[in-house]
Amino acid sequence: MRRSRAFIPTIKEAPSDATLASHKFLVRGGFINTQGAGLYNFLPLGKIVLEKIRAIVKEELDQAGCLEVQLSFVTPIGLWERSGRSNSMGKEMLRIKDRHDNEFVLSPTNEEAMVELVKNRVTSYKDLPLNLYQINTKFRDEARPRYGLLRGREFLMKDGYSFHSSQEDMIREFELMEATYKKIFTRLGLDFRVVQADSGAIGGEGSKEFHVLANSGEDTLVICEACDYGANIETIFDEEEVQALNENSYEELQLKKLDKRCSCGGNLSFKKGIEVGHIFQLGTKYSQALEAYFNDENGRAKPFEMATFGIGVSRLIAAVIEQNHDENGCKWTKETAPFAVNILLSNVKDKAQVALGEELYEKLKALRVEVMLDDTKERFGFKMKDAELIGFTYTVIIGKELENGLVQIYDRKTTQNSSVRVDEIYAKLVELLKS
RNA sequence: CGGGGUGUAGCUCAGUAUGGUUAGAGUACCUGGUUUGGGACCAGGGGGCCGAAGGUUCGAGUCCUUUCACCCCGACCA
Repeated sequence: MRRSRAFIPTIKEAPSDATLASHKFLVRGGFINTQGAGLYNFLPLGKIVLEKIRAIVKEELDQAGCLEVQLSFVTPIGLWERSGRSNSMGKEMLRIKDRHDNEFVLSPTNEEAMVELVKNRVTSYKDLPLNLYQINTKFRDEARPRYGLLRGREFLMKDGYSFHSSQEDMIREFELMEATYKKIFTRLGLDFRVVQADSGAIGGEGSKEFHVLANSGEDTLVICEACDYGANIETIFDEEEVQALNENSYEELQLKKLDKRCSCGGNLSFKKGIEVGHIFQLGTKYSQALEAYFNDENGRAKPFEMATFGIGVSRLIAAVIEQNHDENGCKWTKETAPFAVNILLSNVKDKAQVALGEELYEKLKALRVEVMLDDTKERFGFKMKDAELIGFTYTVIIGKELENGLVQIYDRKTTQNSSVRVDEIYAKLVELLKS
């Protein structure tokens, strides 16, 4: 893509309400813009990143045998009345009426719809297990949306639901999904932890959350420094203690912390996390409530054993930035960067610079490398600041050193410049992109 | 949902206390020129129903009423 033809409205000043790095840089970098409270538009750059994350999620789930579907976003109120959630979810569900005065809900989640879909279509144990998922818009009318993409009202979420003939098989799938989620977050380049979460009536290890470790996270976790044990503090401490921890007044809880040394003997410590995934053993809660049965080997009707799996796709965009940025802007991870290479022409009036830039641009495009050619008339400093803000993995600087047969590669992660001879730049880039 | 606050140019904000020429600055944008390795400089220019509706007044960005939107703290958040 040529920068001169792109729609990337970067701005120097952050919106006044943005407190988090991800919110500031995503708006300043022209990835998203605010449409209303908790509502965001995705501009070309934001859309590219969103689709990259979506693709990775889909690829890994499909590898694990999950099947993608897409349920309607607008759902009749009756669906929610049958499960009782029309009342229990209250104002979080946005209700609308059509021209006939019939009431509808913008889906905040899809357990009911998914059970209805499977009910009476899957009727035999022979057709189980089944794991269906979708990556679709959700709407939750939060009392107080904030933190940019981290807590919006409309957001993109992957929600999956599995159906089984036995609890053992459901637990097998649950473990498979835990492993799959780890693959997904690892591919995205995130530093994350799997922690035990509050599992309510189900008990045991029926609920696990995936948290990206970042100081701006809304949840507090206890994690072991030696093994991979971790838990949301909601599962360990009572309400008052959770409150104290969330207010960062850790001191008086240090004693308790020592008492609760990890079973492996390692030290436990507190960390902040952003919840980006949640897997949950549902059992027969929804299948029973919605009378969704299958016939077992003996021809007896039994409710499906179910589990549910969620990933906050649009929230992940913000999580990547919360964990990977500096004072100048975004540092996308390898798999999330909207463009791998940015070719910066220091002075577009210099014909030699333009010629080399164009040549390199065409060669990289031929290799299907995601490459941006900054062919705008701006000055060097302006273009560098823009490149850092947007967060291209590598920026090739074609400038005054060209006279000496040199160009520079700026590595966004390390912020280091290194000189490369012009006749070696292409090979060098190919090598960098491979690793 | 409780408490507090803000709506004026694309963005960040003055101006409102005490009503009074043609509503301002910075930045962004357009034109011309200079400049070209870290968000340049000079000159000129376009852009506002001062959130909306009603009211008081000779006169309202400023006062009154209503309303909408947005933000902050808290509660809530499978």
